[in-house]
Amino acid sequence: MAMAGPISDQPAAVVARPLRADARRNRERILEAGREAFAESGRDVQMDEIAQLAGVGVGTLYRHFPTKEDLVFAIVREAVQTYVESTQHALTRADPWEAIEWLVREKAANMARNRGLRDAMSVIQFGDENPWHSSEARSGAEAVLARAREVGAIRADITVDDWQALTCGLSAAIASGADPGRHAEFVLAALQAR
Amino acid sequence: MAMAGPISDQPAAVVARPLRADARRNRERILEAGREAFAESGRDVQMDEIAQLAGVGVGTLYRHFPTKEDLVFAIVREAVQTYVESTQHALTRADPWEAIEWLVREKAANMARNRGLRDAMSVIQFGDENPWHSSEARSGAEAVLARAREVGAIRADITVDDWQALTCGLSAAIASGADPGRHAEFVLAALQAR
Amino acid sequence: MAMAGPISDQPAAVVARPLRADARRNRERILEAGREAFAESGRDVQMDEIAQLAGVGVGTLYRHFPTKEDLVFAIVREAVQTYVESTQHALTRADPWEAIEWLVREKAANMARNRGLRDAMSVIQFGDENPWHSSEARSGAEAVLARAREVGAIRADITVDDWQALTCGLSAAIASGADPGRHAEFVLAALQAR
Amino acid sequence: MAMAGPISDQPAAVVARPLRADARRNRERILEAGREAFAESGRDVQMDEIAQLAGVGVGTLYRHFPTKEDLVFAIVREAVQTYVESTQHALTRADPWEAIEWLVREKAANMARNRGLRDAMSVIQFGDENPWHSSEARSGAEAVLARAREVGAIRADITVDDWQALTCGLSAAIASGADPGRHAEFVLAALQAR
DNA sequence: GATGAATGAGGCTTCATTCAT
DNA sequence: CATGAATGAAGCCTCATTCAT
Repeated sequence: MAMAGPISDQPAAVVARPLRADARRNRERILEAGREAFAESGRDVQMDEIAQLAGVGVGTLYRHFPTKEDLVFAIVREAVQTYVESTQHALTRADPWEAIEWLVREKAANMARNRGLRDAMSVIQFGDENPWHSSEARSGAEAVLARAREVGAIRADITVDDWQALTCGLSAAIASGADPGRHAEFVLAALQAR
Repeated sequence: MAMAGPISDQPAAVVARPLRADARRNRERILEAGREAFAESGRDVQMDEIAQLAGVGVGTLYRHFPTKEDLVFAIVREAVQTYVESTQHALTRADPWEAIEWLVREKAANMARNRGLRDAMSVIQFGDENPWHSSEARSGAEAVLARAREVGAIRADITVDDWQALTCGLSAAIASGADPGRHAEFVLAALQAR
Repeated sequence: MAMAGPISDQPAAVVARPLRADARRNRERILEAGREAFAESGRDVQMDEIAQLAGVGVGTLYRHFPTKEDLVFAIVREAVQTYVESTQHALTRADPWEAIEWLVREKAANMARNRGLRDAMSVIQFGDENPWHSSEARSGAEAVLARAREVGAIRADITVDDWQALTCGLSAAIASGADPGRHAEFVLAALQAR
Repeated sequence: MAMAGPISDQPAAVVARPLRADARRNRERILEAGREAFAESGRDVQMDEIAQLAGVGVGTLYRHFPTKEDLVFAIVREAVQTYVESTQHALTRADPWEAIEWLVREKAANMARNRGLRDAMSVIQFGDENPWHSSEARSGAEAVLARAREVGAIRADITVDDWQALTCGLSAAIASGADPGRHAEFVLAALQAR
């Protein structure tokens, strides 16, 4: 999930001074390790295990993420971020339906790359902060859907909530072993106008 | 999830003498409490909490289910059982497509009644025993699909694995708040021949 | 450890009405089961296990022995009783040294028959009630020792405490697998005047 | 039971990096506390109690000894180690009988210092690993016995098993309150050629 | 800053004992 | 009276988090 963009995954409000090079690298390694750890060992990974996988001590892990929740949030936020960017990228497509196709497939591919994300998420309690429901994520999706709706490419009644639900199902299916490409087709079939 | 059918959830092989009336009732109350508890409090419910909800001591809980896993297994098995029965019931429908419609909606309704089931499942480690993948469950589904395939009601290439994946997505979506009926429609749309 | 004598193992003070025939038999079976259970399963036997071995419900077990300690006490008391009787029997021997020989061997044989007794004893906390140190047991031993001391058959300085210690060691060695007869010889060698 | 010798109680094969100074000290304190705790409170000591006695949290205790059994094993192993070393030391004595005398008294003294060891041992299940029966312990004893046998200092028929049995009895007697020195004499009397 | 040892609240489970059937 | 289901205090152990080195 190496992110190309300049977008920081620190909440913008906290204008943290840029981390020292090695600290930054540690942060990356921990996030990477976290992703792997959840994929490997499921929801029961311990912080120690993640630290070991990252090749750092627990102390270091905690310096970067004061709480297990914080770590998972960061992992999720990165995934969401990728998704939001994908959404924006989708809007650059000329054909509204193709935009949707691309986005669904992209999302499926991402979940496949990110096996363990669902497990990770099952560890934390989202209050109202679930980043998948952030306005940014929703408005992006809404834009994509709106365009497609206008040209009659998708069923007229599809809402953002529908989209989220389908996307959630997509993730679950893939996480439990389904073929990403194939399940993406199912989602598209469900969206498509008849 | 009390089911009318005569099917016992005791493996037939173990001809355990029928439980004393009160013991049987306790067993039911514990299962019921387990379901509720997972729905209410999520994957972190404690055995003590479940026991309290059931109005019995922990000891009693453990007499009936020697392990937390055993309890969850029993809860899942009940749900699977219900599902298998639904599958069989679906086969009594004359119209193959209606059978599928009914089955998907039934499954959705069940998941809605069973909110928390996914959370509960996330507590246990299935080896190769995941009851949703039991041959019974699969063969039932296969029968329903086969009929529908023959008459061209569903896409010709739909496999049982596809069915399981869609079903898994359905559960996840509903568990995370989606509208059962609506998401059932999506699944049907994905299955239906164009 | 079937006891021949008329001696009741109920404390004399409690003039319990003689138990009904079946109750008496149950009591015996429980004691027997207790002995076996400790021999088989060691100090961790559970009351349920003993009850099962005795072929009665736990409730019945508790009717006879209100406490696990009570059961173990009864088991120990029986063994002590046998021992006290042996002591008295030893006094009927004409030769004081032969009396000692016989008594040590008898004790060894009894411990061999009673494997598990030490384990059982390790379950309870003797206050000042350790029946092996009862005045009855001690005075019997003292009598046997005194006679032998007088004729110079044993070392002049052997006390009852020495005797108890040797006897304790004998039990431990046998319980841990030593040959009863052989270890009896060692004890005799230690006692014998040079 | 801190022994001067250079012999580590870590299996030599595992070249664990030497523990940090404080960790090492904690390990010692825990072992010490374990010994005391078993002596004080008998077989029912709780891990929490031992931890408290050692002045550490339970977590620390469990970091050093992942299981109650592990702790007891370590305690026993130390005692065995001491005993093995004593055996070797005994071999340096010129007089074979004096070697035996010294060894028996040493063992008695050690058991006296180690009251509670038997209780501790009664907590664990030895498979075939009972360290008192380790080949190291046996061969050491055999060497000491052989020398004494040759010069006719001990009975010709004394085997290592006899030695172990006598030693076991010695421990039991002392643990149950017998005078160490005195009981040592009994053992010696049993061994000595007449 | 990094490390990993220490901490201890909290979870699962056992088992002596009680009590409804 | 016998039975065995129910009870719940108490024990062992885990793991997120802190803190001395």
